[in-house]
Amino acid sequence: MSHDEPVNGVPRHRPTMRDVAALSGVSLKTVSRVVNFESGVSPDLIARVRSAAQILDFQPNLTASSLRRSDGKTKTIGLLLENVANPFSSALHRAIEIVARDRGVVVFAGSVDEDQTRERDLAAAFVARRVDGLIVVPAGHDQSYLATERRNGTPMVFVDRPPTLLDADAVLTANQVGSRDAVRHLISHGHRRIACVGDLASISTAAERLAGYVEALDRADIAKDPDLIRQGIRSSEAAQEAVRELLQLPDPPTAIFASQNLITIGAIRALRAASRHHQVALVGFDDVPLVDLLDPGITLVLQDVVGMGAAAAELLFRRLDGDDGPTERRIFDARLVPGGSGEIAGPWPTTNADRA
Amino acid sequence: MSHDEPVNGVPRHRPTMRDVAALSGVSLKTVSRVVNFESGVSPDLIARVRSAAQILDFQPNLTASSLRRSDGKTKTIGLLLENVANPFSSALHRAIEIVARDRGVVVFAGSVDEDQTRERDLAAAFVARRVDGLIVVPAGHDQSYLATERRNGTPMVFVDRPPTLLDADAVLTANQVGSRDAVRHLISHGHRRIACVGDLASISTAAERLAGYVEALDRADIAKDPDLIRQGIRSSEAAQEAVRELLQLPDPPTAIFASQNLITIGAIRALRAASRHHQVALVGFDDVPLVDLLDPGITLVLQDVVGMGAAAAELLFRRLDGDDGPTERRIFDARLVPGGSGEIAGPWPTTNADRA
DNA sequence: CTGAAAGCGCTTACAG
DNA sequence: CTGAAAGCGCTTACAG
Repeated sequence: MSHDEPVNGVPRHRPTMRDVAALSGVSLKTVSRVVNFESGVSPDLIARVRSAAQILDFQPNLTASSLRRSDGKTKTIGLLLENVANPFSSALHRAIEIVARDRGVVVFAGSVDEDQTRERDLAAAFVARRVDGLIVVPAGHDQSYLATERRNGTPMVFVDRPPTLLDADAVLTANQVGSRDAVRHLISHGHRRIACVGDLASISTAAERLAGYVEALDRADIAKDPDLIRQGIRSSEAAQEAVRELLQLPDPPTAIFASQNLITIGAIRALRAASRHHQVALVGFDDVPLVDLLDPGITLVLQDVVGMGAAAAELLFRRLDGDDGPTERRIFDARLVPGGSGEIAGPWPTTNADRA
Repeated sequence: MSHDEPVNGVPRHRPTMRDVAALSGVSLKTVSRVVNFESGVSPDLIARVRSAAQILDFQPNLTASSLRRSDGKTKTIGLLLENVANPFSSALHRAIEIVARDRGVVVFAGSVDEDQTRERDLAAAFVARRVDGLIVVPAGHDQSYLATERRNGTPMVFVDRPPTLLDADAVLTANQVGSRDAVRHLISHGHRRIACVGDLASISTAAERLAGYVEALDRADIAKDPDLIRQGIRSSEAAQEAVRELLQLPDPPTAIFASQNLITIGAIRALRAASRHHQVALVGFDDVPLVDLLDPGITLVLQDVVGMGAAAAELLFRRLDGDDGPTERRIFDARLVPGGSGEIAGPWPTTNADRA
């Protein structure tokens, strides 16, 4: 008796529709009808098939069915994040999952780690498994490698950063406006020597936030001091060191704009180490957990991460439902939330409104 | 001319091996050999096939190949987390991803949200897509629904909480020992009225941590006061309220053991609201971000989340590689990291060592 | 209402 | 070294 020979009608491998058909004495097609809730099967046969399926604990093979099915859908999407473990990425993941779950769609997630090779490899791995769509926080500056896939009809939505050399939907934050508001807030509290500490200028969000900083200074007729602009900061440790150096300048800044959450954390540590956290103002872009428990609380510019994730998923599913209108770009506002650190007064005159 | 008719040899649908074969003038089987780097194909044919594949931008369909392939592997695993957005879950996800990536395996991740129906549904969704293995942080108290799948040969590893009514590998934290050490630490600093604030007793980790609290009190001959034991706390808000109430007792606790990170956060807020954060000692189980920036810093019992994730993934892949030894249970120590809040002295005599 | 045949995109098991 | 036939587990397109 071979390994696959049935024992008491129970096969010795994972049961298939063939096994259910054999046990219930109907054709394969009838089993398929019952499993897929197609109408027009007699109650008697439905009962026999269900009973056999239960006895065998039959679980339909979705990958086989989507291979043959005319729509070809796998009920699977792929999510390329910066790093699944960082709070921005995981909040995005969560928001997308909730929308996907309602549609019976399951999510592949992976980290790109700001590495364009990983981005390509991960996208290829998802495509090889025939995901129905992709949601991408891109790392590289060339998404043309996705052009064929897009022509093949796979919808894709970019989040946080727009695609480059590829026409596709995107859900973004108004980084420049948010940053301009943050710096204007500092100016209105009497600051003119304001430092800007940011990530690599090659990352579009970092570039836009720097532009917002510059715009606010320009509007207030404040000269830009290159000593106060520190870019290319890649970790909270690097940010801590950068702020330490800033504080030791002959004419140090009275306020700091930290253009990303890891940088904000480094800035907080540096200010505390120098015991300047009650003297030097700080506004950070992006959320940082538990800052309301710090003294002073930290003033932050918050992105609507959950809204962006939900919007990206809804846009993706709209495309999957057949919407082939022109490429969309949804921009979400970032909102300044005073916490204490951004309201520390500077040595220059303060203004009533943030509209300095 | 039909939609699928080739135009200049380029098909108007996603290219398949058939298309590559037609364009390069070889058989389907030869294309398969080249794509899979099988040996024994003449250099001439390899070149022709590669060239055709590139012209068409051919991307092999991994789901089709795994359907036919004798090992049936999809190079995909499923990860059931409590909530992809919480730091414990996402750190676990990250550690698992790193191991999986080295093996060309891609990860489905989903949130179970402490809901056993979601747990079953999500596991079924992964199984329907024929994942090679499952890593599960279970919510429910009956994993027998996975028994057939396990008999079908799908390896599965449980993390943080052991499986119930199912024999399977597990990677766990020594919750009781870690909690006992935490409470002993408080006792050694002069505390005897120590509150324990914890999650639902039905969650195994919460039950073990309560047991550790009880064990430490028993060993020190301290009577257990039911007023000081608050279980079933499900959010940081509930924890804040519970601690607020504890502080208003006629004979309030001088120290608090918070058995989970959300609870620790609630406890911090309640102590600050009552201005008792420099008087009442606090030790929390699980990591809480940025607590080193608080005043006082918070003493925590830390789990080795990254180690646990890596161990779970490695165990899973070992099983996938054919290891069918007996079920394993790996226990990771939790380690107490003093931060300040746990070293606030209580009114009773202090002891030299934690070995009170 | 039911089922036999063909085929989704690939690999297996052979034959030459 | 190369390829024609069969089949993975399903659905499609028919026929009865």
